[in-house]
Amino acid sequence: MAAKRQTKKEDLKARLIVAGTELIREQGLKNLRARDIAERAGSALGGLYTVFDDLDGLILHVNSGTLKRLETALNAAISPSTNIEETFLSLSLAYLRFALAERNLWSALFEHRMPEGVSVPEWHLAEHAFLIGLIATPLSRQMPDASCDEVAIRARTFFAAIHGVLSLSLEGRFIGITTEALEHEITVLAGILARSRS
Amino acid sequence: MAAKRQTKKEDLKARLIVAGTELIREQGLKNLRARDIAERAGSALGGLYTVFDDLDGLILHVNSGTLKRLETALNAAISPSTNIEETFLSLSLAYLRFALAERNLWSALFEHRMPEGVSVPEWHLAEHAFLIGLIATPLSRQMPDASCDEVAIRARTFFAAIHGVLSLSLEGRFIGITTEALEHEITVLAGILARSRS
DNA sequence: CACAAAGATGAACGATGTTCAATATAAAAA
DNA sequence: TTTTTATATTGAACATCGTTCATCTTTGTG
Repeated sequence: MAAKRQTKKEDLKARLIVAGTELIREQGLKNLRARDIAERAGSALGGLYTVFDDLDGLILHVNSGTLKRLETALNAAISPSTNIEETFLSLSLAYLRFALAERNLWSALFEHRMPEGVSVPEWHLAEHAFLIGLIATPLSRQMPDASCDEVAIRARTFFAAIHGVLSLSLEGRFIGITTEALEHEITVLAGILARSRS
Repeated sequence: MAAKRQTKKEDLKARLIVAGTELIREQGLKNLRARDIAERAGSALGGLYTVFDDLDGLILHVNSGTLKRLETALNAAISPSTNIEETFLSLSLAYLRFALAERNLWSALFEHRMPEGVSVPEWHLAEHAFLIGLIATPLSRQMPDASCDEVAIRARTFFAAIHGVLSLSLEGRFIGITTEALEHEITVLAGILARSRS
């Protein structure tokens, strides 16, 4: 039973991530406390630091899980053979629904900042790629003369546009609008982008 | 000389805001410390709390100043009689230049969150209105059948779209792109939005 | 069972935002 | 001017946070 220690450590890691996820979901990233996480995970305070370098490390893993669930949600929203406008609309509305349903976890994806000088690790940056891919696939049919990189950059731009609308709304800055109005604006913007010829 | 106390308090307030602005500019909102602000403003730590309720109050005033400078920069970028596409493009690029030149202060505008349950005060929400107005004016000519509210909401959507592209880039999340590519994407998106018919 | 190695623990540390009794200063009164 | 009162300024003290590490427990081995 030489693997027991390894197993226990992985159990602890999993429990810590679950606890962190629940706490962010319930109270938001800003109210996340190391002591609360440890308590909910049933470990001592120090246990957290035997698994992760610091709180940021745990938050990255929580965000990683959130991204995976977002990927599942978005993949379920599209059917491969429909046209671009339909696809953009479905993706945008699925993104809206996910953000509304998991507000705090979704916010944590973008609110979290690494400490001064430290940059987001490569493995976590790569996890965002599917978002670009989801948009790039239908978009490439609309940009037949563009290179792969150009399509990827444009896909990123389109995602950022939709994301910006959602983000600014849910942040509660500016004048708030109703969910119906937000859904309408997202629909309109998705249409504009899908029909656009740069 | 019954006004001397009032004057001194206003002096202190101004010095604190200047100190906060400089510190955010140099080190970012995340590294802002009450002790550093007080020291740079030449007051005791407690002095900060005789002027503002808490650090959030000071940050709101710093953001207020940043918004005023942004307003000046954007107003200088547009000439009233040019067409919509030209106006959107000028505004977008001026916004890009402002964000690049004042990265940390610009980030603070959107990174800052009020504590649990407290919402941004009305006077500060109202300060964002000019951004909507700047876009709504040319946009209303393109949406002749729409109500004022509808135009304002659409203006907000268009601003959010451009802002999202900038935001996602400067956050360093996703794959980073060069400043030239960013400028190009902003240009393309501004054109798409200006020519859009919903 | 005894012993070594690794893991878990939580008191302690330094840093932070905020408060408030004590002090210093300005305004008013004598 | 001198005294008295009201206000403003101060910074030590407090509560809370992330993080560390000496200590204790548990696990694996001969």
